[in-house]
Amino acid sequence: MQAPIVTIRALHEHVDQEVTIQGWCYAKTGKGKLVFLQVRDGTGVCQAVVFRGNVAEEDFDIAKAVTQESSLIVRGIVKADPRAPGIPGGYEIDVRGLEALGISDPYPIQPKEHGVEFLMQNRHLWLRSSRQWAVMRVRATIVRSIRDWLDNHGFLNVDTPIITPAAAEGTTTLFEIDYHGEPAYLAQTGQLYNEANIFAFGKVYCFGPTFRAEKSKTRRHLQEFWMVEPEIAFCDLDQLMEIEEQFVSYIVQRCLTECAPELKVLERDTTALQRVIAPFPRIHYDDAVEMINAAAARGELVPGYPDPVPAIEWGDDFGSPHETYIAAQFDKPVFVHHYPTQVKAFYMEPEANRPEVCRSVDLLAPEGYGEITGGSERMSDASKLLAAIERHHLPLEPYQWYVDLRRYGSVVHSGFGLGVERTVAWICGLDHVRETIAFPRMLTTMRP
RNA sequence: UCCUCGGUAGCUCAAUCGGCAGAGCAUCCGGCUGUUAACCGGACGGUUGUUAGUUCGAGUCUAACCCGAGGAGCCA
Repeated sequence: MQAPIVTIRALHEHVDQEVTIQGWCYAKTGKGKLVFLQVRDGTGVCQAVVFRGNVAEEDFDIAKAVTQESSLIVRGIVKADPRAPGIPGGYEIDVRGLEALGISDPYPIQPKEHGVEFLMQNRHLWLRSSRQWAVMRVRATIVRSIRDWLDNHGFLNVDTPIITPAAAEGTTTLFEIDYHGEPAYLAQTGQLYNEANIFAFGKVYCFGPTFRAEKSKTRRHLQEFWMVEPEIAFCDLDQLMEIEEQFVSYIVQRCLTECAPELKVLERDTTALQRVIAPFPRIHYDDAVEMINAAAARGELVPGYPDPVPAIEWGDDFGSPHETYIAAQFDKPVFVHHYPTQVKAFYMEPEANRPEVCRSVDLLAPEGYGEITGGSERMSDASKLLAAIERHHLPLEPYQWYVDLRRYGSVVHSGFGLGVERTVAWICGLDHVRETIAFPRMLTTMRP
């Protein structure tokens, strides 16, 4: 085995050269003196053709003995052939030598349909399948794009604590832990700490896992998920929306250019993604309510569901059917801004001449993927913030430091959070977030 | 927490009115020089989620429970 070791992703650079591939047998089929091995190496999948006349007799015996998922070292000549299957495909290996490192036991996951329960129980093996491989590579690209855009636009990465002493937003259920005898909670947001950090660094972001012990069992929820939360000093609601649309457009466009083979494996309709370019449409909550109620009056169905759009009363938060309906009226992500103050968190800035709505904004992804960002202009006046804390019946002591931020050079500031898993599901065109993270933590399942 | 649906071979599924537990794939053996989830022949493979009940007889009917899926609420 002297030929240079190359990756399957780079095979096109080695046509007619002898190379070595290190990987695993993804699938096998044979026809007498021919054995076709689908070999995957983490960067892609290519076909290796073993012809009895081209290899030593013992190597041909190895090819016949190889089982699905056996680990292999394959040496051979790269051939360009447009019919060759694989990822990205188009090239195959005319094998000259073959070594099997570990013959796999019978492999439970076959290249065919399987049930969700079985696949989730075998998540540690399912990750090897091409669709899961593609999703995880797109996820990594999204994460890289997030960091690159923020790092290149003056944001400083300042991560926030995961162990926290109290709820940031009273409503959501938290995971409680024992902090040396004192109750503590796993963070569901880093936002309040972000607000401290902007006064030191101007523009910051935190990026890490967050935890929600909600009894939610839907295709959009995980108990542990990743969120990036940028926070910006001297930034109002309009400026926030401009940042969000630039940020999200960049992420989507970069996936299109860097993950073409992966999106092809996923059979994603990329024309829908190509339209995701700033600016995004913006609608006021008032107008969204009118759109929803007009649709409800017509008896219009929620796209993708057999049920009609339910009517909504001004002042109520949107349910999933409302979000899905609004998002479906646009072919780009759409901002819905100025939600009622009463349904949003205490720290959001009320509109100056209309305090029943606040300077908040959610970004709804098209194609039924729902809310992918939520953000707002934060309350910047100390006395107004104290009143809001009181109105929400929150204890003052844990928030004293948060109020302090408004006492020492307060500025208009805004921020948002973007859920990584929902973004991955949207860009990959998946129908469930459980496939967007290697080992999802769900309401009733945390193994493996 | 609530509503709906489901659980049969390693996997995907079938089994008529309550009447002998079946097929394809995987695995193993044999055959084939272009397969794309190959094909052909053979072999192996079962406490029908659990417990109790009805019945001459239960995969099938009843009850409770367990597990899974989808949805609602809540949320990113």
